[in-house]
Amino acid sequence: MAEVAARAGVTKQTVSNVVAGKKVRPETLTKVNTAIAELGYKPNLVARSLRTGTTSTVGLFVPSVANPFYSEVVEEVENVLVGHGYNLLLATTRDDPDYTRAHLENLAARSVDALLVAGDKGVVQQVPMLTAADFPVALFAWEGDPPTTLPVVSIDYEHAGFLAGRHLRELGHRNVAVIADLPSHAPRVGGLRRAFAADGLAIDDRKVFTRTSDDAAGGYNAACAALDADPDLTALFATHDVLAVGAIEAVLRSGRRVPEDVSVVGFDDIAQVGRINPALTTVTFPKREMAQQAVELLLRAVDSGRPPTNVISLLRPTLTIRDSSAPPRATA
Amino acid sequence: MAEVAARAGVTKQTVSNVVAGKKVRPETLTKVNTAIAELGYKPNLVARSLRTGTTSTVGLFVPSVANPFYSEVVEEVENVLVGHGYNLLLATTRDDPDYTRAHLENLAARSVDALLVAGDKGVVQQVPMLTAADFPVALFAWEGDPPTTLPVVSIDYEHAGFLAGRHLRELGHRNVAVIADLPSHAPRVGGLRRAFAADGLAIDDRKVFTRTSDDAAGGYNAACAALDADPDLTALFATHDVLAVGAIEAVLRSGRRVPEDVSVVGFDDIAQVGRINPALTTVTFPKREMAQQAVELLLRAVDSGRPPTNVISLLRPTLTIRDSSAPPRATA
DNA sequence: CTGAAAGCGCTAACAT
DNA sequence: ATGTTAGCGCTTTCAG
Repeated sequence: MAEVAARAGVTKQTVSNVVAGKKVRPETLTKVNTAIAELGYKPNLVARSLRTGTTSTVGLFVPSVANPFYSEVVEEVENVLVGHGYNLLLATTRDDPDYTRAHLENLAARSVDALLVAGDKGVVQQVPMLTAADFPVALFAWEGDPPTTLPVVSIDYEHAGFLAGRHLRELGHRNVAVIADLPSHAPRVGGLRRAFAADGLAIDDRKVFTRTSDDAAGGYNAACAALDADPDLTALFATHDVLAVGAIEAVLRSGRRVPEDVSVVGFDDIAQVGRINPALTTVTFPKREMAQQAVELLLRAVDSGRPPTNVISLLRPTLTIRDSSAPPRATA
Repeated sequence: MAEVAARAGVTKQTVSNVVAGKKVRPETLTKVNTAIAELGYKPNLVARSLRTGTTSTVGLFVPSVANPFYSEVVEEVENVLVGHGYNLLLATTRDDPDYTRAHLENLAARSVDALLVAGDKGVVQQVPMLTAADFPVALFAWEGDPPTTLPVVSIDYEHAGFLAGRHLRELGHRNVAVIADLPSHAPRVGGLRRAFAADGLAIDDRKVFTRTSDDAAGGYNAACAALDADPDLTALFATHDVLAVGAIEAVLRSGRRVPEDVSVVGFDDIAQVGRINPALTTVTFPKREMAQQAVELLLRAVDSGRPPTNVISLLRPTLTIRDSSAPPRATA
């Protein structure tokens, strides 16, 4: 920068003004600009960050990118960020509190301008640290009890689970099992239970199977266990679509048909799931709009220099009925 | 830091040494550490970066995170990076050269320590700039002709396409159509053609259908077009699995069975694709190992301060045969 | 509108 | 093993 200044016959300050786009006399502007071009000068953003205390970088925490639900979120967050001239620093929590803590401290020291935390897994324990952070923080797709000190953009997971349950009830199912990522997805299961309870039907704890791993294999295994435990069940609810994919496979491999013998309902409406065979009935919610909303909330706080407005923004989930759910087969 | 130094009765330098874990007399160590704890001191990484010229951050370019292939890559890259104490700055190229260029300059100015570029889409035009970068750069899953100046970790895409073609030939298919993301996936198609050409069979350009969009819907539409154009075809090759998912749907909706009437072969072996119905036959390659290799190549270069060893590392693709491919139905 | 001086928080180099 | 000095590249005062 000093070189540019010397070459253009001005001071560093004037160069800085040019780069920042401030008012500069047209003739000095061209002088400086040619000097910049000739020297191939690129401003050093690190130095600027040190001086201004801002980094134009936003951190995003997700439990995992491999789950298509979160990859869509990541994509949308990046979209919005670049639209505002920000960069994305991505960190995975893997449901591991210690790991998350380390990452969190790292980000704080690196002074991201803001932080979006998606999914409470492994992060709940670190909430005090988040509250104490000296940059805006928002919570996204937060299923547990959110802390009252931080803004949240999420859905009513209990109600979403209820929608799935009501659908199954309306179809006439009485004997269902649940494949769940517990404890994090407890609200979804709770909602399902409430729908059944409304008709005086209880879903026993023994009908709730915790997935062994958080992928389709985990769903497959849990569904096998569920079918073994009760060969007469007529529906399966998986607390997220990846598990549901495995559950469908398990049902088909057992020689049963979906949905004629067993209905399967998922949760999240991830990308490919409407195009598999059979197309999955699942709980849908506007994740991309939610991501936009959350990022913009954060960015407004950054720009204004004030803490983010402390809202709980709950978008509405809906049920997308496709081919994997139908009335139960006639029973004796 | 000055405060800590004052409180501990030492200089900033000694504090710096403590933080860096250098040799310090035990008694000063404890003095400094208590001062750090009492004041809640956190080192400012931005300042350190300005001084040292390193950021402990690696940039990753991917065409899109929504495609499960790339989300797996992102996940693995992040895994390896954190293992080495690095952060991940993620950027999406969306196949848009201008957008990519802007992002690239941004990253350069922000001085990432290294850059991994996955997929050539929209990036090829920017290769000169990559070569000129003053930090290590490596190319990943690069399908086009890679520049000779940069290290590449990839597979032989032409050979991979050949594997798919040979499989179809061995099953006895003669009349196939291709659903392709062109022009980027041309080598895969070329390999398929070579396998058929070995038996004197040509795959006409009219049998190659370019996907309208890069998701399952695009595969669905292209497969419908292919079936309309030639209702007698017995196999479909999709140049990536997401398209293949749509293609299967199209075949099934047309009233045909997979694989009895039409075989479908994909490419990438993304996560859920082995568990859908029918399980997809596809070209597999060790993406995670490749990602590890690429990142470690980069990190070695960073640590040694020398440019990365300029290798072309081509891992071996294999064919994973599942349920979506079978011999063609008997023809008259 | 432009110039001069100061300093963001840290670490490299030397001196002690 | 610790203290001293200097400076990374930029922007924010404050003068001119």
